[in-house]
Amino acid sequence: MYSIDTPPLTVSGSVHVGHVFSFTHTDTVARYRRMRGFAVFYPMGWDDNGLATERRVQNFFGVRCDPQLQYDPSFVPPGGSPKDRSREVPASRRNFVELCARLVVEDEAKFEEMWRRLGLSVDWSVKPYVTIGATAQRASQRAFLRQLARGEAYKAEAPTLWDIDDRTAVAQAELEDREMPGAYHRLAFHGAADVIVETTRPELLPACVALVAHPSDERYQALFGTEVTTPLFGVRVPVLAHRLAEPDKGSGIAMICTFGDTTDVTWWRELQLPVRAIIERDGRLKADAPAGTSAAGADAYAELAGKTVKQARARIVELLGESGELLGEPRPITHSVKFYERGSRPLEIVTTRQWYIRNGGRDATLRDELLTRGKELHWVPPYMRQRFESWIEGLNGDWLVSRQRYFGVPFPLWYPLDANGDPDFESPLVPSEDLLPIDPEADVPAGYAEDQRYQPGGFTADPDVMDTWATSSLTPQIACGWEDDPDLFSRTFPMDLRPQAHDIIRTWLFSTVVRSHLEFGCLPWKNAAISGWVLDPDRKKMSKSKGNVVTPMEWLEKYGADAARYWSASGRPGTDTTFDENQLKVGRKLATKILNVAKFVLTTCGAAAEGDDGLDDPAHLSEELDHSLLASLDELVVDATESFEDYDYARALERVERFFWVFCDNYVELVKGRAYGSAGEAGGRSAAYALRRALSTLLRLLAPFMPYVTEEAWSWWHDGSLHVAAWPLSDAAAGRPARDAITSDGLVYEVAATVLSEVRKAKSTQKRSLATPVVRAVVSDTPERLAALESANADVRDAGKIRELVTVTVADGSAGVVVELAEPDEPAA
RNA sequence: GGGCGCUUAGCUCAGCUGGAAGAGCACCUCCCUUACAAGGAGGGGGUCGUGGGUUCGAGCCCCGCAGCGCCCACCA
Repeated sequence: MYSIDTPPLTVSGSVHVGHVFSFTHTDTVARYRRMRGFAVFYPMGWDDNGLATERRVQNFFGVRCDPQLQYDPSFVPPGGSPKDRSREVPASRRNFVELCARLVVEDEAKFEEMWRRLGLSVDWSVKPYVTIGATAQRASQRAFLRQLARGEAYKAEAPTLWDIDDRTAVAQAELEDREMPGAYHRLAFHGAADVIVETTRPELLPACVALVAHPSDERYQALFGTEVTTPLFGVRVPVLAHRLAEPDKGSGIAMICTFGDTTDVTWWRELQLPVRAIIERDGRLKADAPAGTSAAGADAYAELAGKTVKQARARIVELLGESGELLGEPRPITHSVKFYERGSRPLEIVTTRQWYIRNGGRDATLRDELLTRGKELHWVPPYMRQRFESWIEGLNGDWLVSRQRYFGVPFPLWYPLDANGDPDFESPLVPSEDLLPIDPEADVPAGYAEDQRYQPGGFTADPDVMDTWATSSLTPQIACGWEDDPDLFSRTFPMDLRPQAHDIIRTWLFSTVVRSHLEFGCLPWKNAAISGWVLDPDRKKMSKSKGNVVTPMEWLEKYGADAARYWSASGRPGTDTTFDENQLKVGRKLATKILNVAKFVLTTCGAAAEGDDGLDDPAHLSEELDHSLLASLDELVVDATESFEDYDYARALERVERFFWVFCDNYVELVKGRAYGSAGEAGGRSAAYALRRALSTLLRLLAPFMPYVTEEAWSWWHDGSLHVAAWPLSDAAAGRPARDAITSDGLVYEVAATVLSEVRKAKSTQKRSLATPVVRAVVSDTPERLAALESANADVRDAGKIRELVTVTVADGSAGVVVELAEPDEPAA
């Protein structure tokens, strides 16, 4: 069994050329393993839950989810995306989820069509799993409940990175820094003397709870332990010392707000400061001024209440200007700001109650265990492990898995409501595993009745859904039938291969390792093959937003799937590859060549159309050139096999392709005449068998890359599929007898091809047809090479149309071929 | 700030444990030769980013530097 943890693609409308690229890499490995005799477990999945789908549904149907609404069975979405998002039609949660489910079915059908066309050797009779499906939900909920029971999952109220557009918490792994324009504003705080603070976020001034400077900063030594008053709002805040304050940044003293950034959170926690939050979950400032604001300050705050961050910033700058507490003009800078990776406005930090899963972010022991797992994993290419390690080493908290969204796996929990109707978050009501999956909004906890929902003394559902990675991190469990199919699970888990791109090492790869480590105490797979990205010719990552995406289907239609696969497989593991239409043309050329040479071998030298009988029997080979070709082919088999064992499909392809072209150009030309019978029956048989054996081997070596043309050619002389035929064995592995000295390597083949090449060169240089006869060719070379040439003398003369072949022994290094062509008017005969 | 990768022909890239610079594309020339004109045969073109070092010998090994890309951290 060889099992592959296929990436479940995010269903978001169209397949990207990058997907074709990386999925082809995996498919070449799958096909190789299958030919090696493995039962290849190669499931397909779709990642359809989560925010990506919700957004697509919003845009596609022109709706937005309003969980307050009642379900409307006759709801009809308007369709299309209104320019103004506020014109989106509200839909109940259930209606919204139904639309999501409807759209993903359509999208998944398109994806499957694409993968079939590309020739992915997935067993489509096994229904692809979907991350919103019952199996995935059951696995997600089971894994979560077990972690809850073991204390690895916990709920906490804490400052959280928050996306104000999607109105959900986001995890560290989903953050992205973006360079944004900003400005330093110099504010005057009032004490014995004014204290000048520089800030890029003046609108957070009403949320200021302290000033902080470095303990060793002499400028502020005297102020430590004293209080100052904030401008405009008249709030008294302490001046404190902390090592994280940097003397050379701004004026060296910072205002701590609840919360402007993650450093504020650290200061707030370590210095035990009060909360004075002003940002609501929709990104607007609260209606009321925070505690401690002076009467005059309350009037100023009223000017800001309800405004967005951007609006509030503009207004407070005006107010500070009027009060004289803004010193000088704001000084423009560029700085990096944290965004949700799919977001369009900067993240805020708000205090919310969320579920977390331990991932080593707050636990050195677990962190070390995960680093050890990373060392146990075989990485392809090896240096990708660095990304895994630097991610773990940079974790600053546990994994926030709850999302305030709708189209996802719900947390399978309820909370009892006390007499006042307030939930008791400390004593969640937990279902038994055999009831999973459950929807706490629809299902009722044991011991309660539906009419107790939301009632004092009754219960309420956990309103959140899991982050999509909380499900994706369980793809081995979901695909291998964890707890659902113990037999399959025991044979497929841990899996053999995780193929994926390098941009999701910190999310998918890491989180999958976390879940497997915590649940099973082992790695989820033995190997991780990391593919690169596809870059456009400007060396930028291809992406929709840049408008440079080529639809893969167009290329498949224009050049064929084999050509697209050829280009894909030329990208080495982990390496970003530039999209190059030329490579598709080259791939198509190779495909055509395969068909043509197969036609020649199988039909033109007709004798050989009865299958593989005797192909491994050297008794059929009477010519040393033919032995030599097969010796050379044997080296290729060894090389290609080793490359595949090392997951270096690109190297395997390169070697096989190179051999194939030389084979067509030289070997086929050399033996063509003999194959037609010019040297009698024995010589013809020898050529025919060597050609068939070489073709059989080459088709099998090329099968993982170009499944269509190789299968077509194979079908001309076999009944079964090439793709379940055996991968070629090397002579050593097959126990074939060693060849004698002169034919133990490719020397005869190499020397004969070299002489033929020199003859062609002479004809080409003299602008003569290749059919031109050679009156005399004089080959100067070492005795060893001349002996090799002599053994192929007839074939070389035949292929080069050489009347007289003369050899001259010379010292190593002064070899050469002198070619004397027939006169142009001399008849070819 | 820490780390990783890359830098070889005009372009895209191979060069495995060090042994006289390669492929394809593009360009130019020639060729309908009985597998292939949606083809074939040839040709020109590179001081292997840079400065040192090790070695009989370095594209490859060691040290430094530069450029490009990426990962992580920082975010007053």
